[in-house]
Amino acid sequence: MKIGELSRATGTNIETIRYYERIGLLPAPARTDANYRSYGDAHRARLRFVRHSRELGFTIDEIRSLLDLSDHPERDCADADRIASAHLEQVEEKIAQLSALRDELTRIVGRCRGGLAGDCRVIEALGDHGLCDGAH
Amino acid sequence: MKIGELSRATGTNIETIRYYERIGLLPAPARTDANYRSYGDAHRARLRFVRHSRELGFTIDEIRSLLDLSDHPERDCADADRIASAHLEQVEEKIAQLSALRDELTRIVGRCRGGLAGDCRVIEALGDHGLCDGAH
DNA sequence: TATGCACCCTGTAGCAACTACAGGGTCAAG
DNA sequence: CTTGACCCTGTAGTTGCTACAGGGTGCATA
Repeated sequence: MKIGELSRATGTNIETIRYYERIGLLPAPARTDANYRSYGDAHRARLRFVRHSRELGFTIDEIRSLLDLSDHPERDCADADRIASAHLEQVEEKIAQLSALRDELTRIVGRCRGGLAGDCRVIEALGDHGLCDGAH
Repeated sequence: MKIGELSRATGTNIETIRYYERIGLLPAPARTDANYRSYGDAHRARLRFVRHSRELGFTIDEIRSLLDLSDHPERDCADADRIASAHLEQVEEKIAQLSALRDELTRIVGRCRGGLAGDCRVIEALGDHGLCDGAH
């Protein structure tokens, strides 16, 4: 299939597919006489793997390692588990950070009573960290 | 004060301070005879405002608008409230996304029983979106 | 007086993970 | 035979910094 079809089949931007090839995440496919890229089912599966991993927030480097494992079924899968667990931990940390942020923002937004910017509690709170509750 | 002192006083990297000046977020300060930047209290307050806003996740463009309001106390503070509320909404959305992600990752990681990569449920789950639960 | 060191300057390039052109070639339908 | 959809390469932009390279300044010490 041509790059446009692969794009539609996987919901991936064409430029992104070429980008993945350039950085070595996807293998360079065969070319037609007109120099068009020609993909097979293996390419599609690999791209789906990449996109799915990206949706789950894995970095390109993590995906490289995961793909490497996927290419070598005889290896120990502990590495995959380690990467995924570390990532899960990061996600949980990020959630905790954002939750603290949300609480702080809620507090700040709740103080606005309308009126002039000179008296605005939002502006005031942004300028003065001392008005904050949590730690950031 | 010199840039190093301002850096220490606000916990901001020196390069970041110069960067903010370059993009027009901080006004260019006076210079000493040796061409060193020379800051006053107003600069420090403004930089604290910027850093605090960044910590709360506001983008540079949002901060530009907030600073603009802060510079014009006679304006309506509804804009500030609108910016902060929109940002709060984004943060909440991001939390929801990450929570779904966390659930999915927990499910995936939980399936690993050790062994060979060829039988790894983590690798399998990454390749096959159909194994997923939520929507992403 | 020399020299070492901390500090300052400008300008440019790098990071992640794409995205968006510019400027061209290919191919099938009407 | 031309229109439009598709493809190609290569480069530059995005966000919010961070990291040099290559130089100047200012003060204390040997």
